[in-house]
Amino acid sequence: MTPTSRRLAATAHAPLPEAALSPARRVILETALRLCAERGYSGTSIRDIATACGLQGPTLYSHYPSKEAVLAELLRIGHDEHLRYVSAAMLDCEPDPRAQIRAWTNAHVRFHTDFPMLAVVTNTELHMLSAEALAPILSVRKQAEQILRDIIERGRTRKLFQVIDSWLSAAAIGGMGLRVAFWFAPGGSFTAATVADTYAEFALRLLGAQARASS
Amino acid sequence: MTPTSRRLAATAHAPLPEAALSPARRVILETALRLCAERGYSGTSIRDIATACGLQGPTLYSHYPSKEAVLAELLRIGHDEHLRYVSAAMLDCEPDPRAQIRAWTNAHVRFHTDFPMLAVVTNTELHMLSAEALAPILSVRKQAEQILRDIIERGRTRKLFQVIDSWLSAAAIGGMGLRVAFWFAPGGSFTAATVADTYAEFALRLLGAQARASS
DNA sequence: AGCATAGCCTAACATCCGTTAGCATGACAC
DNA sequence: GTGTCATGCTAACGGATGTTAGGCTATGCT
Repeated sequence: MTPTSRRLAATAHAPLPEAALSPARRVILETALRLCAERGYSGTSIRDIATACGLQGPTLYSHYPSKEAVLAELLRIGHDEHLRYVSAAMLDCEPDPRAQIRAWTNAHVRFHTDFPMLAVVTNTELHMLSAEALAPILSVRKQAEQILRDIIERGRTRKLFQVIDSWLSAAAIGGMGLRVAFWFAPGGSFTAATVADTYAEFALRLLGAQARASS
Repeated sequence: MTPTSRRLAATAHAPLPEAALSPARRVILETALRLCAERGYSGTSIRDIATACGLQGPTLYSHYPSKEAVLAELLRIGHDEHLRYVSAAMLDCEPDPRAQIRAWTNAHVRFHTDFPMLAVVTNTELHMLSAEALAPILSVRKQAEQILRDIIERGRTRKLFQVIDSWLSAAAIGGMGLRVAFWFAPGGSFTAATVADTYAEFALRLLGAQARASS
């Protein structure tokens, strides 16, 4: 009855990015993240999370008002960090759309290799949130997507890319990066840098980039 | 508390492929599929499935021995159908690796557009199965992956592709197709054929295919 | 007519769920 | 020393969970 297989290859390593969190909340979030990544949100009970923290079940309610609030904060941190990765990559990048595609994809993939658990939960349990909790998170998600689409459009109008379809290209680049979180494990066959660089090259090829931008 | 958003864009349309199933089992499986696609396996109870079929909860046990057995049959059908799509595409395809990549990717994507619910559940709830139920399903999954990797290797050795990395290429092609099931909806901006053909072209570009195979 | 069988039902079990209420403890400010 | 507050605890609530047991009814074969 208990699932015996794991949903991710990665084990716990820096499961959460640095964020302004009380120590107690950080422990709770990291524990909830680990359990939800393995069993899913519905399959993880408040008592599971608490006892894995060395607490009694109801004690968790002195830190979070509800189970949903725990998930909401996890997903918020995940999306914020993803947007931070992507935005930071844009900031120290030449204005060449080819370099920007490389930077965006590299940051996107690096987020999924650096925080595989967070990425898996973020993309698997989003629909468990109520509409009010979901809205601000979806807005963050759309910002990161919009950056990618803007780059593609700039590259297309400058005839640097031979784009088949902007929307489908963005979906494909995003989707292939997303999946990395499920199989990547540090210490495995590939380093995070290798995966990120390779996927960045995939993205350029997929867009029909004419020549390599500065490596 | 109840999730308000949907995990897929698609609504029910031919949720299950034709398979040798008693009518009662078919109704149960299709209902379970629809509910699990929206709420997840853990979030769907045996009584939810039964009452949505017009039955009482325990009645379902005269058709399936356990809740896990329902999920296991769904995932088996999903993986079988995916492999059937891919295998059939290989059969009426020229031996040119470029045409084969096109055919494989087209079939892969078409599976995800034709059965989005099945694809989502298949890829989201796999880890809920016990090891015994999981093993035969994983073996089917690996067969489809192996076909893709074999094509890539053949194209590489014949210098038709400029492959950066075989394994990562296969992971990227598979991953971008996987994600289609989450956003595709019939009647939306794209037809299934357009998405499948575009992704097939993406796959060829990603592999560095030298020239277009027969379209 | 008699009987098997398939399909459905209700009742019930033990356990788990998210959550609330109310109390104990220990650190720290005045 | 006394009050305050954060942080933990146990007990308990109403309801949902997967599953089992046992019985009813209608169809169809002999």
